[in-house]
Amino acid sequence: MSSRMSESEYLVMEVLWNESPLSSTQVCERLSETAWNEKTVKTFLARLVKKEALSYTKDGRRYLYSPLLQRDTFVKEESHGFLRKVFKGNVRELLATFVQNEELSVSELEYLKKLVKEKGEGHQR
Amino acid sequence: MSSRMSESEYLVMEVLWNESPLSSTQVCERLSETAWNEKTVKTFLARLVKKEALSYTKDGRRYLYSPLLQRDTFVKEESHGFLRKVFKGNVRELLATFVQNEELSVSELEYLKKLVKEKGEGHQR
DNA sequence: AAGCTTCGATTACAGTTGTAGTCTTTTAAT
DNA sequence: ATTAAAAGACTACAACTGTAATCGAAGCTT
Repeated sequence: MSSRMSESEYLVMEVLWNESPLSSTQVCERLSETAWNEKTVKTFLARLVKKEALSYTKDGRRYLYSPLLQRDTFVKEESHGFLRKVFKGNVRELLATFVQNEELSVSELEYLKKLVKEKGEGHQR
Repeated sequence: MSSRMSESEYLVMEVLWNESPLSSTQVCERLSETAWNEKTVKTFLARLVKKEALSYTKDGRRYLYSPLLQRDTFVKEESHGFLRKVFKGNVRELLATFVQNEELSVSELEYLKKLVKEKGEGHQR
């Protein structure tokens, strides 16, 4: 992505991360809950292409869109940016916030324990 | 906050979360690294007041600004929003992403273990 | 007291975002 | 062949953002 992605553009990306390539009409269908006009969706698609987050191929007289920016990449960058912005890069505080505010379930705690263990082993000896 | 806070506005809030009340001039000083013009900073202060993120009191012919929106509240809301947006509310995936991408140090892992334990005890029996 | 300086208030103006509408071209249908 | 429908291209326009400049009042200087 050259420039930043807006909230609405992100929703469009989500559709295409789930399923691609899709025509603009198909993207509209997947976004029916938003009640966006077809033209609106088209605008977002065009902006995403311009921002190099999407690519397209011609299929007859319409376009089929696919992500250029992968979800993994986006999530990683977003997460890192969030960490730096809100927690000044302090992972510890970030984790504490989520552990404390998001009511982790027992299974999530178990999972975290396992994660920590694996990571810890790799790191410590 | 009625409406959303922009990136720049957030930087201004950070200053006042660290130290308040401050006059606009003092806020400018704390923001010297940004090289923003004093007028620019004043604009952000005014917008933050309008958005009800800051309040002020008169001090002679100038204003002293203080946060109305507390950092804790903001961090909590931001974090929750981030979780929902990027991870669809799945804390487990969020934690995995941070544990895997952010190179946790041993001390951070220890801390997490402790957190999990405390949380776990409170939760499980 | 007259002017300079300093505040806050108001205004400016381009770029981004949300949310479409219109124009042009290509088909598909009659 | 003419026309209507449909796809993409281009245009629109207000709100929000980044980034100030100008205006008017109040106080400091000389």
